[in-house]
Parts: sequence; C-alpha cells; structure tokens
Amino acid sequence: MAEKKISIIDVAQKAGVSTATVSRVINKNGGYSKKTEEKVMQTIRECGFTPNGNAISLRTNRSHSIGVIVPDITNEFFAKIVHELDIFFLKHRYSLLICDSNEDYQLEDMHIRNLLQKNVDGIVYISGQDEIKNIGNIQSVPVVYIDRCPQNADVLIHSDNKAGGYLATKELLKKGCRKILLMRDLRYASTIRNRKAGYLEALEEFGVPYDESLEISIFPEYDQAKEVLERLLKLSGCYFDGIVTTCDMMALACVHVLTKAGYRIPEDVKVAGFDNISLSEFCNPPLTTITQDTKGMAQCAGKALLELIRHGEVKQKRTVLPVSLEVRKST
Amino acid sequence: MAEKKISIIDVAQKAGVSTATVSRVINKNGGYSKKTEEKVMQTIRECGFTPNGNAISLRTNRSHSIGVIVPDITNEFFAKIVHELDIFFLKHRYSLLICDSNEDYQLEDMHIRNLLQKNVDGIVYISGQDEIKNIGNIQSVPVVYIDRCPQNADVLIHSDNKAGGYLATKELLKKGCRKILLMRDLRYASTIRNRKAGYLEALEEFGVPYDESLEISIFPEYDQAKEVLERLLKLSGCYFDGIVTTCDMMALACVHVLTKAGYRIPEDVKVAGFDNISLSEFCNPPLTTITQDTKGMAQCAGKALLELIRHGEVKQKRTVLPVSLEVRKST
DNA sequence: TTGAAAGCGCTAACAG
DNA sequence: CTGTTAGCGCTTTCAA
Repeated sequence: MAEKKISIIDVAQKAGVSTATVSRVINKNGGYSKKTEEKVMQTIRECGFTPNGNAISLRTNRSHSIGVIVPDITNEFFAKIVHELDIFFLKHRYSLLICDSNEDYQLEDMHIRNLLQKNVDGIVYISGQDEIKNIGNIQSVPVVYIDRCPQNADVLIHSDNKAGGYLATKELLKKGCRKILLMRDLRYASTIRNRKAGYLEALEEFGVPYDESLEISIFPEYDQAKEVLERLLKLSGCYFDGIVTTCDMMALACVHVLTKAGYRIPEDVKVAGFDNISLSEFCNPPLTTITQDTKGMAQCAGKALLELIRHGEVKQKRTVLPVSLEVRKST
Repeated sequence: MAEKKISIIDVAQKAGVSTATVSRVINKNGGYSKKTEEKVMQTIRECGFTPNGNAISLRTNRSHSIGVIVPDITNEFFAKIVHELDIFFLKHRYSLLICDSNEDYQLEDMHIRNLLQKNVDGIVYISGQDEIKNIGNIQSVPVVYIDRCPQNADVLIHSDNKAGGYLATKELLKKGCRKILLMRDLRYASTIRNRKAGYLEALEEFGVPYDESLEISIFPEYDQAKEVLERLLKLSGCYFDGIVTTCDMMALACVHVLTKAGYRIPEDVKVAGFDNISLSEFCNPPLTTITQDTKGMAQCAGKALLELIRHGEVKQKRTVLPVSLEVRKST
C-alpha cells in the first residue's frame, strides 16, 4: 500500500532530461522538440507518474478546486444543483469540495475556514443564512451565491421567485379560488419575501384584497405544516378555498390533512407547492407546483465563478432564472 | 480581493520568534512556554493568519481530505450517506471531495485520477460498478467500499440485502400471497443477487416453489417498470397476487399501473419496495418497504477509513448492517 | 530547445 | 524552551 511515490525528478532521470522539461511537456507549455515530448510522455506512462497536486498548488497558488456550501445535500433541490455543478466543473478539471452545513451556521463557518485553508480557487455558496456574518473571512476568494441573497453578496444566481409566487397564485385564482391561504416559510429570506410579493401581485390583479388572517408562517417541514393546519381546521374550519405554499413538503402535508378531514382536492380546496421535488409528481393527487431551473442555476453559477476566477470580475452580477408552472391534479 | 496572503514567516516576525515556534504553537506540539504561546496566538489572531494547507500537505504528505465517489448524488439513498459522511469527517477535520460519477464508469475513472492527484488520504467508494476495472490505480490509497461489492474490494460495508429480500417477501407470504412477482434490477450486482436470495429463502420457508415466469429483470426506473408491467398485464393479465421489487421507484410504478388498471392495493395485489425513500412514505397508498441504515453505513465507513488511514489496516474487513421492514398500507 | 536553480509555505530534525 | 535549516514536488525565470 505504501510504495514511495515517484516524482517529476524520477521521470526526468529516466527520460534523461531535466525536471523543467518534464514540467513543460506535462503542461504543454511548448518549447521542446517533438522527440523530447514523446520520450517524456513515454516514460510518464511507463512508470505511472501522477503529478503531486499539492506541490503544484503551492507553487502556482491555484488549487483547481472549488468549495461548495449546501444547507442540506439530502434536499433534492440542492442535490440537483450539486449534481450539475459536479458535471460542469469536472469538465473544466476542477474538483468540488462539498460542504454540507446541515443548516447550521456554525458548521458553515467551520467549513468556510476549512475551504480557505485548502486554498480553494472559488466558492459556490448556497447559504442557509439570509446574511453572511463572517463574510470578511471569504473576501479574498471569488464567491458566487445561489438561491439565498445575503446583503453583501456580489455575484448572485437565483430563480424568479416572485414570478413563481405569482404563477402559483394566479393558477388558483383562475380556477375560482378567492380565499387563498399563503403557507410560508417563517424565515424572512429573500426567496420567501419574493414569493409572497408574487402572491400579492396576483391577488391584486384579480382584485382580491389581501387578508392577513390568510397568511401563516411556519418552519418548512411536513410535520409542522400538518400540525398547524390540523389545529387551524379544528379552530376555524376550512375558511379558505385554496392554499399556496413555499415548498412542496408543506403542500403535501396540506393535501394529506385536508383529505383526511374529508375535503376533496381539488374540488373543495386547491393546493399548489413550490420546487417540484419528485415527490410532488408521485403523490396522490400529484401536486401543481413551480419548477426551478436547477440545471440552469448550476451552470450559470459555474460559468460566473470561472469568469470571476479567470478575470477577477464578472459582467453579469445578478442572474435571475425563469421558473415555470407545472399544473397537476391538485388544482 | 487579492491582497497578498500572510504566511507563517510574517507571523514569526511580528511575534518576534522563529517559524518553528509558530508551527509548534499552531500544531500544539508542545515545547514552548505559556508566554510564547500567548504571544503567538495573539499575533495570529491580529493578522488573521490561515495556514496554507497545500504547504502542509506537501510537507507532511497528508492532505486531510477524503474522496467520496457516488453514482448519483440526486439519489436520496446516496445523498443520505454523503450527508452523514460529511458530518462524520468534519468532526475529524477532514474535508470531503465529492465526486458524482453520474453512473458513468469513465467519469468514475477520471474522478479517481483526480483524487489521486489531489493526494486524498482515503476514498469512500460507492461504485456504480460491480467490479472495479482500474483498481490498480487506487492501490496506493486506503479505500472503503459501500453498498456495491467489487471482487477485489478489501474493506466493505453493506446492508444485509438478503435479509431485506427475505423480510419483504415473508411479509407478503404471511398476508396470503402465493404468486409473488420479483421485479428486480437487471444488473447482476451483488446487492441484487442477495435480495433475490432472500426472496428465495422466504418462498422455501413457506413451501412455495420458485416460478421463473414470476421474475422480471429491468432497468430500475419508474418509466421502465411502468411500461413493462403494463405490457405484462395486457399480455397475461394479473397472474400474481404480490410484487416484491428491488427499489421503491419500481414499486411505485407498479402501484400506479395496477391502480389505474382497476386493481386494489393491497386487497388484490400487495406490493413491497426497497430503500424507504421519502417518496414511499408519502405516496398513495404508502409503500411497505425495507429501510437501510444509511447513517450506520456512513459511520462504519468513516470509522473504518480512519482506522485504515491511521493504522494501515482494519480489524473488521466486512461489515453487514441490519435492515428493517417498514410495514405500510401497500401490503 | 534545454538545464540550473530559486523558491512557494510549511514541518521536523538537529543543535543549542 | 527556542532557533536554524533542509527539504516536500513542482514551476518558472534566467542563462546557455
């Protein structure tokens, strides 16, 4: 397991050239004869030489690796982004250091420190936080933010959340709903704010006044949503004819609670989710929801980060990707 | 964005000591006075010094990073493992280089090469392949395999797949099924082989002879399963009273096809899946399925790899984790 | 077209 | 308890 690694020096000796020449050949820097090139490549193959990335990084001050911070890789939405990032950056010969912050700000900080120490060339930051506190730490490295929008972010990729909220709400309005519950993530994240803005816009367009009692803010989990809606039904009955949520799991919980309570979906109440996780396609009834372009986001982020790394700046600081409405049986 | 990085030399100068002393303090190697320690720590804090990981790695020949190869991070089962690995290794101050092979063997190879060049201290290998072809490449690095079992693997963590197949099948048998369709992944992976073995064992225990026409092998995707079962129903009718599958998505497809064709689940046909993805809990009816202990697998893998890294060998080369049956409404 | 040699930032003998 | 110093493996001037 532990034969000593062969280095560029060994290769140089075997090929009867200098290390400089080997280096030139490896990096295709030119300045060597066809004959030397072949000889060097041959010996490299023969002895199965792999350059030492750490030495290269130390010398060139570029690590060819990218840090990625995700709140929770288990969340399909984030997993998809990471998946696409991986494919994108492999193509450009970068490795990904993926850090799952587990929705914990302290872990997020630890991870950042770690990445900095590892000399990452850039960071894709999908933060759980709405504001980055210790942003000072990462000011020396190019960063592209996805989804969440910290105040002090420079380059930012996110979905058109307002359009998402608008489309979902409008779908319900068009189908006759007039009392639409907005079940939203209680966190005051920019994404959620914008989805609510879309909700309001749609209401206004249909001349439906905003009713404060129709907005409930909860922690975005199935169990939370279930509990809250059950209590609501018991207390006030079904005083709404539609529900718009800021994530699919909430919507799913609503469907289940309502169905169990004897309401029919979509006849009595129509429900729309957000994110189009695969669950929403396969539950019963399948959920109407908003699709975010995860692949597009990942690719934009990748391109922007590469640009930032290579040129120190990026033309388009803020990219907003369109969303689309997926109409299924719940509306 | 690009102020020059400060190094251990700068710290040493400012603190009025040698770099060796700074190094000692940083690494808590002892051999310095309380007073020096404080002085050094103070200056480190003052100038916000972060050690250069590449230099450390080059010098010590340990990178403090672990490579993780996953077939598809988008798959909840793998995502969970990665999530737990991340938490585990962060605790031990290792970073994770996560490589999504996208179920592509060539990418897998590229990733391996990449990891080797990055000098990872170890690799957690969740392979898409049943055999590693280019295993020669990674013989110089400690590797722990999860799930799939390549012939030449040394250290291996996996679920008790046979028990899984057994439990699922037995559940159907106990509830009266006698003609149980085995819908399996067509790939001849060890995991699948073992699940089938469990299926056979349960049949035998109940004195039900194995019927070849009740086994169908397909590519493990929703659409595939759907198509195949639809054709089967049209051709031969519903000649079975239960279905055991090797993954939840197949089971889900079966439920949908059967329901649409007018069969009732579980009255007419009982269906069991495998993996307990969250979908299976929230679809309709919720699926009976087999839960794998992803957290346990990740932790075992982490511990084994650490052991391998630290001592060059591991006591328990093969760890089999128990699975459990989750009975829901589909059986 | 090539080689010699200086370092990148750090650790670990060794010497004091 | 502390400092000096020799590299780790590579790239990159500079000189030939």
